[in-house]
Amino acid sequence: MRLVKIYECLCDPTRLRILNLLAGGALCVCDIQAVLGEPQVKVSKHLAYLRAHRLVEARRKSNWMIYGLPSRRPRELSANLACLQDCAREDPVFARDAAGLRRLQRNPGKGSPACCGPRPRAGAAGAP
Amino acid sequence: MRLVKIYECLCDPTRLRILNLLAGGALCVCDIQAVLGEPQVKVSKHLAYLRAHRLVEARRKSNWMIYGLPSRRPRELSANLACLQDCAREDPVFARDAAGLRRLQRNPGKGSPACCGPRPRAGAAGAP
DNA sequence: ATGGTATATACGCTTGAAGGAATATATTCC
DNA sequence: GGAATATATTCCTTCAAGCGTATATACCAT
Repeated sequence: MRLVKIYECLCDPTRLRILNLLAGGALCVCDIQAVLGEPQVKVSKHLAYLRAHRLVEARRKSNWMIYGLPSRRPRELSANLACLQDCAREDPVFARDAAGLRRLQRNPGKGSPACCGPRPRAGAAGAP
Repeated sequence: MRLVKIYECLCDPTRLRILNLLAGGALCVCDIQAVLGEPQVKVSKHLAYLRAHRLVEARRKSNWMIYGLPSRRPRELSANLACLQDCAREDPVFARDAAGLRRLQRNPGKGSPACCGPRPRAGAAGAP
């Protein structure tokens, strides 16, 4: 039952928070770490866990690792991610994370180093 | 995060199978046990777990305990149960369980004793 | 009260997950 | 090559989950 594996991935708060962040677009580890406020090893291990179970994909960008939701997802995963998104809207923790991410992306180099460079994301704001 | 508790309940195959069965209507323990083919103590403990986390409700009917999905469910639970239903359609295990339940309900008294009496369920078949 | 059926709980065991500290690897810049 | 940064991995400890055996509880029938 692949479903069980998905739920095993989802039954940890840190992993849920990570997935919630990634739903908005791929991120480097340092950004995730900065938003979550969790120690590096913890974030890294949860990312490895999610990756091993194919809930996220990773690519390297020079010195940084960029994690994102997989481009092609099996139905079960899509359904559950959508469900998570839906539920996340009501939870203050997720809302706070999303706000933290927005703040971080508006003024980079604050908590995180000037990593990930100019991100190819929607919204052309931000001085080069 | 209540969500995590829900996912913790969902990340066990036996519990998923139980929830999938209960999605079709409330059932007594012996029926669940018969369909799953799992030992009594295992079924009982998983039911207790689900009950403790409010994913199922239980009422006694003379000698039997009838378990069912809660009548009033928070949004998060509804969403996830719907998602589970959706995903379950593709999984052979769930399909086999559903078929086993139908078979059991058509000729009662086979594996299970004549428990639960005439069930007030949709479909007026069955001699009283 | 007694026995039988249905279900729950207690106990002991084993296993795996999560966390932290320390260390290793990869990449860039000099 | 060496330092610095970003990320991953290893080792260890702790804790909870899941399982089975045995036992307890609740209800019914006699």
